[in-house]
Amino acid sequence: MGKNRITIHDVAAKADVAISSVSRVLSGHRDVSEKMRAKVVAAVAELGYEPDHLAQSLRKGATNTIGFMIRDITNPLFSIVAQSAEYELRKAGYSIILINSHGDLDAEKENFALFKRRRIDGVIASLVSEDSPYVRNTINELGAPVVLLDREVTGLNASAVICDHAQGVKQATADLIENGYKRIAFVSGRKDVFISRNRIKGYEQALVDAKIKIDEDLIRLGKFGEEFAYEQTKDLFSGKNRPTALISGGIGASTGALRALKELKIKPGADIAFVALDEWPMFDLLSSDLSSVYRDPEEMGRQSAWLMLDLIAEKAPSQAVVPTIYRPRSSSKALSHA
Amino acid sequence: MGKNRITIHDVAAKADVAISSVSRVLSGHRDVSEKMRAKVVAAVAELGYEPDHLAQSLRKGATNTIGFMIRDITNPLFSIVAQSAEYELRKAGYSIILINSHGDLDAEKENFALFKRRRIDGVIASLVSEDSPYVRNTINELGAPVVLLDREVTGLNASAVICDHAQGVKQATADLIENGYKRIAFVSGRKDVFISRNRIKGYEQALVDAKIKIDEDLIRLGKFGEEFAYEQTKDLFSGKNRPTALISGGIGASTGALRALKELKIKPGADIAFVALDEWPMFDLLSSDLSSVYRDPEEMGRQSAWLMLDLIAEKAPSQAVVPTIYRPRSSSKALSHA
DNA sequence: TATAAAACTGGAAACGATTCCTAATTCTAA
DNA sequence: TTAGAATTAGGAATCGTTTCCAGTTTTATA
Repeated sequence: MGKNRITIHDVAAKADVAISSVSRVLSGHRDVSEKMRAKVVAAVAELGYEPDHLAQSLRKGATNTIGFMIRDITNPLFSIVAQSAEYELRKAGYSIILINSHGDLDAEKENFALFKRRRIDGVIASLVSEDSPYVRNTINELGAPVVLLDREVTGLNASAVICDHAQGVKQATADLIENGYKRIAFVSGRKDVFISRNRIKGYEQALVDAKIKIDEDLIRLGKFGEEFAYEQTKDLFSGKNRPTALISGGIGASTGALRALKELKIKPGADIAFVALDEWPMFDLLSSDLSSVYRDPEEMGRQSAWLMLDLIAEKAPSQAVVPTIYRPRSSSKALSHA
Repeated sequence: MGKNRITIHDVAAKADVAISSVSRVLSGHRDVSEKMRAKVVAAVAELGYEPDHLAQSLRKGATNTIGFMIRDITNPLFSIVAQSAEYELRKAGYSIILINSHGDLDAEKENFALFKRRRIDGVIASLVSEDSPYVRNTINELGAPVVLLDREVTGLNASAVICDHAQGVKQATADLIENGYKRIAFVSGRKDVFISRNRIKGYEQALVDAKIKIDEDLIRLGKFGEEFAYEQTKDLFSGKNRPTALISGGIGASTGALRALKELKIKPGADIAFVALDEWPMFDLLSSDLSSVYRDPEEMGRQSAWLMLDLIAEKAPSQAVVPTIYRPRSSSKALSHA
């Protein structure tokens, strides 16, 4: 049922004009007589005609579609970024094709190929890794503009939304130090991406400023996701010479860390100090009032959309910086600390 | 840069054959000689040719694209459903165009129009409302199969993933009654959609079975989202003759309810009994051990994808039922209850 | 060896729009 | 009134594929 799609030919026939004229009326071309416009508009209305986006894309060479690739749409931060970007791009007439990379490099590669075949007009992506040699090639061969989320790929013709993690983490670390903590552990994801390097930078700066020696054993970088942080937290707090404070980077890591602490019966904000990097929905309903370093995911989404639209308009690549805000709450000051 | 897209013509020229032959080799047509296949494959490899999805779609009349429309991708339940559906559909060669309706009927309407223009092969949607007169028309005029999430639209040529809310809610309510509660409040979203009706059904059945009179004042149905539940919870627990237990339906509602309780300094699991319908990430890290009625969002995503693939294969519409599971935890038994 | 069937290939017509080119019409000014 | 410019409208090419059709070659059968 419904095989009878109405095409521009039907409209032309009904209005008794050429299809080129119909196209001209619909695209608002100026060389059209009033009479012609009226005839066509009437026919369009009567038939309920809507132009076929597919045929338009093929002819015009633009699909008005943006590929959006992230590690995990299930991550509340990413889902807000995606929603906000979609909202903004839609206003400009673009739709979004959403793909998960599941943090897998091969999947990421394949996704780029898919985007290319589908002739998307641009890609917004949070890459699995930024160092890998294939990235440059893939992105350059894509033949479409790219906006990266929280990644720095130098010498590439791409824009990026960068968060100033260092600043917020530095503030948080400094506050912990101020409150008397010296053994501050740091658990987060892969060390070869900008976000982790940048966070560690803030952490180390605060320690250096306070003339506290950096203890590499307290820094645990490895993989994104819950699992890794869970294990590392267990390890950190099971041995002797335990940390007195913990900073966890990313929502996955925070989840893993909190779960480990719960199992160890260590209460953040009472037994140790705790700062989460990034917030998530219902953050305020957790067992204790957790301090955080916050960044606005909606802003990230908006910025990524705008950068993309700029690139499509053939402007030069650029970067947008989103600030981070340290939000101290009671967990920055545990009652009993060493 | 990169204007030089490689087409089937280039391959044909390089291999010195007709473009129709190239197409046949690539689509695995059986009437192709080994020699021909070798020539074409070599040329394809040498040029790095990839077929243009757009042109294929136009010609074949199928875009291999599914529209996915939900109220709010930010909702963790929906985001898992989306991810799981995407994963499953992708295996079958389909991509997903993701759109938010923001719970707005007009936006929903416009989204259907967009899907139609883009000639998607099918739509998976969680509708804002199922009663509205436009639904039937829009869906029928779409000219593509539809799978509804948790909605019942009778007499429509659409499949649906239905959750058996009644069963889980009935169990939960019965357990509360067993634990001595009689004044059990129920806060949830719009009453004109299946999910709410079905939940209320379970709630009322349990009360009827226990011969407890249904108090309409304890049932608060109105809007999805945090705000409404927050207000209703405040109202319920501020007046005289307060409820002794609360069931909140949906993640938004649970958030609103928990926030209201926190402000009122009423501790779920201690001062009142509490059951949340649906779980969300970090559910177990909340202040108290909350009971829940759980349903598997990944299963919902998978089922919706399969139903869609069935419809595309021209099978008859059908329904998939996803069970709900009551998971009693300590919040079902508050220490001090009336 | 003749003949029918099967295997293979190339040419051309779609799919549904946009846009360039050209011809016809209208308008302006001499 | 008429040349020339400015509007306006139609025809045809094009975007990059698939697929139908017809023609040619090969293979199988009698």
